[in-house]
Amino acid sequence: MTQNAGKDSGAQTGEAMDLGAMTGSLGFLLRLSQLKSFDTFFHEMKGLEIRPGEISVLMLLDRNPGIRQGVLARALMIKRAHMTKMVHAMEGAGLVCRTVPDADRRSVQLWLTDAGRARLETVQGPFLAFENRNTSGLSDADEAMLKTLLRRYLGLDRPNA
Amino acid sequence: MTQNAGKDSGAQTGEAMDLGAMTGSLGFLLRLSQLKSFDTFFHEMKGLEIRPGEISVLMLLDRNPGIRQGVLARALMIKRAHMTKMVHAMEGAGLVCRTVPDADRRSVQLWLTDAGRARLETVQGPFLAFENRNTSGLSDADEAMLKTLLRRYLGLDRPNA
DNA sequence: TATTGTTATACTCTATAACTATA
DNA sequence: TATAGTTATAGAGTATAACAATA
Repeated sequence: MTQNAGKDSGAQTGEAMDLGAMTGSLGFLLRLSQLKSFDTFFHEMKGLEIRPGEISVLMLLDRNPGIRQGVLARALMIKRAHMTKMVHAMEGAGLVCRTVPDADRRSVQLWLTDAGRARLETVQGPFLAFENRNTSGLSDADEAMLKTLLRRYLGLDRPNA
Repeated sequence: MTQNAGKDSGAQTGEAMDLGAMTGSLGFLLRLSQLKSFDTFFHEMKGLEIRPGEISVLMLLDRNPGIRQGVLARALMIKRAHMTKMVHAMEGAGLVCRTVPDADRRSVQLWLTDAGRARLETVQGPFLAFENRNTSGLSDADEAMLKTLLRRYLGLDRPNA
């Protein structure tokens, strides 16, 4: 429709915006925070051609060689169907290989290839440096507290995962 | 490839998983936390057929009648091109209307229609009730602290937005 | 019967660039 | 020249369900 407004009643044309009750919504705050952190990631890791998902898979497979595909999917909270595509893409890129264990021949175990480990080498240093740089704009104490609370929210506090 | 593994070297077939350095990554924690919070949202708001994005637009337009489309897009950290599609969809559903102000005829102002306000009425109560229910599993103090730190991270602390 | 991974489909979200109309 | 919004296109991500192999 896009009608033309002769009057200009109640309109605020500036940049300011009243977020109202949304500033009290944990989901809303997490959504915006995640978008901001990914923006920062892409800005700081620019040139390495790496995505957050790929780097976490590389680091997790390095730490957990032979992990089953479904366990990895659950840990990253992504669907099995999507994990299949992700893993196949990384296998196509020569970064991971897949084996079927005799113990349960339905499942698939994942391992880094030499190329996968080399890729991790290339990427892990800059990533950990970026993480240590504290690009959040928070004080060190606030950032540490924020991470602690997020781990607690996720149930990663205890020695489980 | 999917080779068969005769041996079973180093493999852990259980559920446990070592997240290693990823538990120190703010982006990783925010990503998982956001996924978890959306899962909770869909579980708690099931039956209302509402999505997080739609509810925030409804509430923001209610608070900021006549806001310009681009300002809303920036506040929600989504691209203008995507905002166009979102707004057109909501206009097609009769929830919002768009006007072109004389002051700047390039821009578009957004308003809730009566149907949009009715939709908000239907949805806002359950949503605010859900928000007040504290479904995070954190203590009230921890949840409040978490929200405070996220607002600080987003720069929503100060009386700006 | 239940589970693991796969395939197929569709829909949402995102990224990019070219385009228009206005400023 | 720059900006606001639009359009078109392509690529990720996601949800769902049906399926085969295995448990």
